[in-house]
Amino acid sequence: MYRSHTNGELNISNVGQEVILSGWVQKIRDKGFMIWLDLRDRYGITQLIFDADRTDKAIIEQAKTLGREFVIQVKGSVIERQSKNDKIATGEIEILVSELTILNEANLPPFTIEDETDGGEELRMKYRYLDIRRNPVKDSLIFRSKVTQEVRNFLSNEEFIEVETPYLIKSTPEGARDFVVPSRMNEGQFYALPQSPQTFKQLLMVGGMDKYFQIVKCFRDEDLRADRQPEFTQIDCEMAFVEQEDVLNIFEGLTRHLLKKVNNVEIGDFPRMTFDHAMKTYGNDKPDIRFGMEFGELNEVSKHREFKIFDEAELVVGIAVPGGAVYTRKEIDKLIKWVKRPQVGATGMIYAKYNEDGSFKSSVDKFYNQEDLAAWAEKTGAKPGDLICVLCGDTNKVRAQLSALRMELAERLGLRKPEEFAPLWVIDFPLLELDEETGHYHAMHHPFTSPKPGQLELLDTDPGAVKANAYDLVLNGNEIGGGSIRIHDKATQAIMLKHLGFSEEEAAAQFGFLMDAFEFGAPPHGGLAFGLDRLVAILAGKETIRDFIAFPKNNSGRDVMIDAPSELDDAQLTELSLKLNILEKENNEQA
RNA sequence: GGUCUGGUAGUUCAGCUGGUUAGAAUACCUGCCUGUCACGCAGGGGGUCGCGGGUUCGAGUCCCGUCCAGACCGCCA
Repeated sequence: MYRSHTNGELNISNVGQEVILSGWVQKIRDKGFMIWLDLRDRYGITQLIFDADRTDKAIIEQAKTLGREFVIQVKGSVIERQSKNDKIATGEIEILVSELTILNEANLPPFTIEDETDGGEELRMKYRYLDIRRNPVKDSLIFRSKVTQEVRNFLSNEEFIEVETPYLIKSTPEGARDFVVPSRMNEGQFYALPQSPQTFKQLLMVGGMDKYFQIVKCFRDEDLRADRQPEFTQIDCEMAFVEQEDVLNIFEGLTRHLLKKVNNVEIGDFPRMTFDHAMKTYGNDKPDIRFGMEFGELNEVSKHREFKIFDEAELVVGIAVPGGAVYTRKEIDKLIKWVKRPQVGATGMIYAKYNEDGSFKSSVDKFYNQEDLAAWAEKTGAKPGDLICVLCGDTNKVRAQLSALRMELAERLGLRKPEEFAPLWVIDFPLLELDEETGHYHAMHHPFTSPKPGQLELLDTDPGAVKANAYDLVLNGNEIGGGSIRIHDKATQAIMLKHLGFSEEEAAAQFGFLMDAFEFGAPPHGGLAFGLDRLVAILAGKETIRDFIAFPKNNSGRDVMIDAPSELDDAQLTELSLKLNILEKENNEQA
């Protein structure tokens, strides 16, 4: 037997008991006359004591050879401490050691295994197994486990069936880049790893599964971010015989269940906001509504005052920064510099201070009198003491820019409180999105999303105006889930694919299996998928998802611990009928 | 593909306008310490300043290139 108890459970009531404990050496405090040793495992820390008066001399000598992160087993008796520690659960007792076994020695760890580690990101990833011993990472993984447990509880209770779908599937040209896997048995052919189980879950609906879910890995070969990994986990769901309203209700219920069970937060009905309203009011399709600072469009009250920049702009729009009237010239200049960074891309920023005494002072006083500026305040909801920041330009661009400014200012003002939760549904997304580079429309959600009833005809005349039965669940400014009511008849699917630029042959080759299935009695269906990694991080009040993934990839998509990806040897390549042409590619680029 | 920031002791970092032998904290090692728990005290070891080139009497410091890491933009149906 390696242990009779864990290192987190013994307390004053166990005094007098003989126990066996195992764990890692966290810290040794050698006081000469006495040695204390913190023994750690997943459950906590228990203090061991080696005392010159009470402990065998040989065991003390043995204890002096121990180092950090050695794995040891001890036998001893639980005694009450003379000086207690109220910071830990086991702080009233300690173990007087009578037997010590070194189960495994350990090299000195390259960073400290403590809550506040001295290790940098790269080092922690290289020795991720040591990083996982630290409370913040360990607790994050436990937290994630609790969330998935509650997801299964809720969905099972709603009679969803968990079905696994394949990872080796077919590459499709739409959407994100696929990760591909060469097939040895089918020379020259490749599988793709799924970007999502989308078509399979629809086929499960045709198969009559009625309510399906899966906690499933998805893969996208795109550049990473702090909140984006090439392999990530979705809670993927689909239901048959449902309308949008049914889907929203079920998954609003799931989200509410998680907030209750995991965060002990009760949330009422989630607000619903159309895509158009979100863009107009927040410049963004995933608004953070924990705070106000809503957009005020100023075209009506800013044009035709001889101020050329505004007159020429498609949209003039501003926000009120609470308490911003006291900003110094220097601080405002810094803000202007911030919006002019290439990542934001504004050409400049106009501002107006709404002073406590009710007067206005703006950077464009030459063109706008106090009355004009009062109208700005009215449109942006500014109160005395606020600063009105105004951007102008092309509607889509300026909305994105002001949205970035709004989020940045809210962050600085501490308005994005991690312990507050403000979920909402964004609905009525456009079906298609114009790709400005190619001039072609592509599916905003995916090609299987159904247009709103009666809008199919609009596809020919004004494709950008067609709205979809598509919805996103947004939490604290993050898209945590998205879905749609799907197309379930072949004719509509064919029209969709045609408008996305597929020829009939291409459509048949890529999605023939799905359209065939639609001809064998496909029920109306729809669903949604949550991004689990991000959801878990947000519920835990954190920004970065990496701590909630046991073995994440770095910025360049590498696993620095196992050193992947890596090259294949020639034998493997030959077996796969592959030949690398990296050199040719380099030469082509030079030419 | 692009923008920005960084790379100096095991680790986290400082090192100014170029100028003696590159520092601090922490970790580590040795000794001391009769209740520690961020223990304390004394001492000690520890460096290819990412790599390559250039400027200079002299480069951690300036310039060019390159690699690596991080954040963001593009991208992510």
